[in-house]
Amino acid sequence: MAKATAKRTLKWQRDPEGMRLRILEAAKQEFSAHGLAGARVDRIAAKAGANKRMLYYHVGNKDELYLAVLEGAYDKIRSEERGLDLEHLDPPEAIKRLIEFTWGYFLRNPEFLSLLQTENLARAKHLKRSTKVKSMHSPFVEMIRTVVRRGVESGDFQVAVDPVQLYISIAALSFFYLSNSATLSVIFGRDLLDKKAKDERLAHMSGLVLAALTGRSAALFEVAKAPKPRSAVAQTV
Amino acid sequence: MAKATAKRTLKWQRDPEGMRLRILEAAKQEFSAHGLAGARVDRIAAKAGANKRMLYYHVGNKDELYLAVLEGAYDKIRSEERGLDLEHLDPPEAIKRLIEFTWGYFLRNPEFLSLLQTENLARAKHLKRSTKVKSMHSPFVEMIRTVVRRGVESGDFQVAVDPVQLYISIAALSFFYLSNSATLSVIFGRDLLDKKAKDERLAHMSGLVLAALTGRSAALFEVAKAPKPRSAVAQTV
DNA sequence: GGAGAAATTAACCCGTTGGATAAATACTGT
DNA sequence: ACAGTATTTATCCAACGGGTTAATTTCTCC
Repeated sequence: MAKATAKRTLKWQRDPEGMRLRILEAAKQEFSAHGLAGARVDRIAAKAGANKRMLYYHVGNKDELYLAVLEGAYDKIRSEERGLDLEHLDPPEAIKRLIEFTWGYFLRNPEFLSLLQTENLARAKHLKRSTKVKSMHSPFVEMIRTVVRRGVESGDFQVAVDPVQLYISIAALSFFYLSNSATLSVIFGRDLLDKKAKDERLAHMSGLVLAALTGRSAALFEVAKAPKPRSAVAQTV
Repeated sequence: MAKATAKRTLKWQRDPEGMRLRILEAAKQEFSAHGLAGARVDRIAAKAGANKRMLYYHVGNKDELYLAVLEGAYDKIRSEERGLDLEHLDPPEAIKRLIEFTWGYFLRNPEFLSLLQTENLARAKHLKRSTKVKSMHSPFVEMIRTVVRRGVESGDFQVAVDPVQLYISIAALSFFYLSNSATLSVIFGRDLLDKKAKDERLAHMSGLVLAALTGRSAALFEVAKAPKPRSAVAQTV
């Protein structure tokens, strides 16, 4: 807007910050869609509406670009995690909310799953070199530790589980279902991503974890409690 | 051994079946170590002790090779699965055995995890084209269905869960832990693959699933049952 | 209003890689 | 023993892909 006088149509405009963002966004899509080796630098440039040289100018070579994307992805989820305050909720409710958040986040950010898969296939080679990520400890572990302690003290939970194990299990139930939905859908011959299937999955996961913690499946599942419960509800859970 | 008379040292011998096996084994290693795009046809040939031309002669191009490896991997696990007979065990024992088998199989066959990850990153593009795999429906689902039904009828299980959900959850708990151990180890700053960690993980998984099904955490966990259980055992589970 | 720095474009370089072609060697049946 | 086929080796190549070099254009500050 500086020289408002229609001097002449510019061939291009400067926008370093915007360019960097577009590059990182394009790279995120490309890396998550094709993995590290499968990603094409030229496609990233094209998707970012830029010249290939810009990647190297603003970020660095392919590997640095990839690491930047990965760090950005971790940064994003960590920041959303901080927004959750499980402290106020009563323990079972807190765990339920945590499960729902995890599930929802993975659903809303499929690239995050792909990036993690890619990085794990590389045995975390890049992540190990990252100083940033190591300093972004998940606040969840401590959050969960307190929730579990409170739950045990209040009698809601029957068992004091290791918060790291619980965190991993909660992530696992959502992560695997979604990241492997493609092959699983083929194997089972049913679409695991349609609305109904997703609802059932969430119910199943909450039920499973909370039943284990509270020992009261009844609260959350359709239960079959009668001594000889011939007609157990065979749904969901 | 045919012409035993030391006629002359041969430059090479024919061995089509052996060659094919060596190629597939080498390809399995290469694809699981580097993914589809990252795999190098020349390395596969070298690892198989063969000429690159052999791959195309015996199997086909890179994609066909990859699919052959993938089908082989599924074939292997399915065949081991058939060996498990959960029918005879009482329901909780059967589930426990299933969890241990899954965990053990993934531990013994890390390439299987990598191949699945790779294929899922490709959104099962290749698997969908495979006629073989689709016909290998996992017998597990039916197995599990019966186990669950028996468990509900005997009163061991409080809830009749969907066998597909249960199967996926059991796989998820092991799969995610192992396939993502690299990044998780970095994040949590502890080695998830050392002996102790693995033992704890298995105990946690069995405990979680069985507690949810039976509603009796007591049977499997170190439990905190007292009304105000201040000193809950904080281990494992 | 123009000089110098910052940002962007355009063109090229060169090792790699999947795949193909052609020639050589080992078998098999007759 | 030898003709014909199956299997394996030895080269080659065109396209691709990451990265670089050099020239162009825009912006900023004095």
